[in-house]
Amino acid sequence: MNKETNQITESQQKIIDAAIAIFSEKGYAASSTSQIAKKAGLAEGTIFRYFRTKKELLLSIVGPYTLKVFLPKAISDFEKVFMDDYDSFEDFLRAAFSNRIALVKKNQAVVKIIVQELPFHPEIREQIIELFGKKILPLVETKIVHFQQSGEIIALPVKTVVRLIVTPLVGYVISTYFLFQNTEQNNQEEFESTIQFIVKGLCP
Amino acid sequence: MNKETNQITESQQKIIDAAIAIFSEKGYAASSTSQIAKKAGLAEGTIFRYFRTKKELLLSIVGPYTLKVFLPKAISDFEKVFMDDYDSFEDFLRAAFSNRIALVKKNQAVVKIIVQELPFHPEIREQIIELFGKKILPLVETKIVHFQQSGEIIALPVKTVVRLIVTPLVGYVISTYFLFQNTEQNNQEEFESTIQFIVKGLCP
DNA sequence: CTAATGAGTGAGTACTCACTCATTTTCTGT
DNA sequence: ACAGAAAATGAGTGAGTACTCACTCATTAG
Repeated sequence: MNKETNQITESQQKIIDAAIAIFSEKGYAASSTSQIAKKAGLAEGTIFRYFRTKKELLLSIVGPYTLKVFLPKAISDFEKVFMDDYDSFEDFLRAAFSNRIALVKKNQAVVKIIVQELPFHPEIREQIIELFGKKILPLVETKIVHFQQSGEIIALPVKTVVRLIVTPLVGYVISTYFLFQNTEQNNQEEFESTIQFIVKGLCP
Repeated sequence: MNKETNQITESQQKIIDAAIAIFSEKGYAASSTSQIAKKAGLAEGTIFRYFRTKKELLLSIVGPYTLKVFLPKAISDFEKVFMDDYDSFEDFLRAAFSNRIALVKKNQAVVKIIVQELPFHPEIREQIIELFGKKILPLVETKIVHFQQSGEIIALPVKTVVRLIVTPLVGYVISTYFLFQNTEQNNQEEFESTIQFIVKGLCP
């Protein structure tokens, strides 16, 4: 049918979708390949035609798949935000995170898998560290130093500043999208409060 | 030997210690009872003399054991902190969290298990929600309202304020005790920065 | 119309799992 | 020293695991 079969097939996609659903619900170790096959509407053997092991299936979800397809799209948006010169730290913060949060929301299940399996799989940890350390942090670092020099934010170590920025936002995402489901308007207010909190907290 | 055998026996303690080590390292689902028995230096059957199922063993670690022995000791300290009238929000915050963090540090493995298994076991989730909702939140709530009325912190919804206080501190704990091992002095500085950040962030 | 292909199958394999229970070892009171 | 109780044992069990492979059969190519 389609000649460009070096890309993903329909069955592969079915397997990945089923695996995402089951891994995120039960966790990798408690999920069985028979359950995944059943959910995908395929035979168990078909899984192993495309993924040599169960672990390879996991890594194809949180590895290449996520970090080279889902995230680069995010990073390119991200870089745009970093190119623009925002007049205030507050505007920059809002711009940088509002669409990033939408992205997490859209990929809740995959994000949940990554967070859940992070402690048990060094490969995943390395990939995340690689990504953040080499792609995200340098970008963020220059921006933070810039705002520190302009006197808008406090002169703490960059890592500390990053932590203080990221943790309240992660807390916001967890509480709004994973713990409770609030109204969209309420979420917007919470997001605003969080941004204000960070800006004030980082005042010199 | 000891007559008060309605309490915990030596073998039970060995099993629990071994289970804590293995659950926290590999996760509950990926841990086997044979590994736990081996680590405890006991036969596999002995586990099932004291714990009817593997799950009961898990719940005895994160359930009754933690929430009725380890935490109440923490709560009684906590209540003392809440009785005293601190002159400033900042002093209160420092007093309330500095020893709480020491507690987490001392029970790293158990805390890790709780966090890891939270998404998969409704029983654990309920117990945590019960504990926070009925024991911790009410205490914190009155304190926060007090500081809001004295005009020291911003008049946001109490839940929001709690989230903004807790998330940077959780981030501090994760980054210092679970991700990187820094020097003790460095940790102290990071803790101070975090406290300052919260206090400034919650200014009206 | 026939031959070749390869995605898809599902019973089968070796193995691990949580859990049981008949047996042995250790402890205790007299 | 000894009987009876309690604790500990570890081989055994059936269910379930990840993974394999000989085979089917619709689709395509010659």
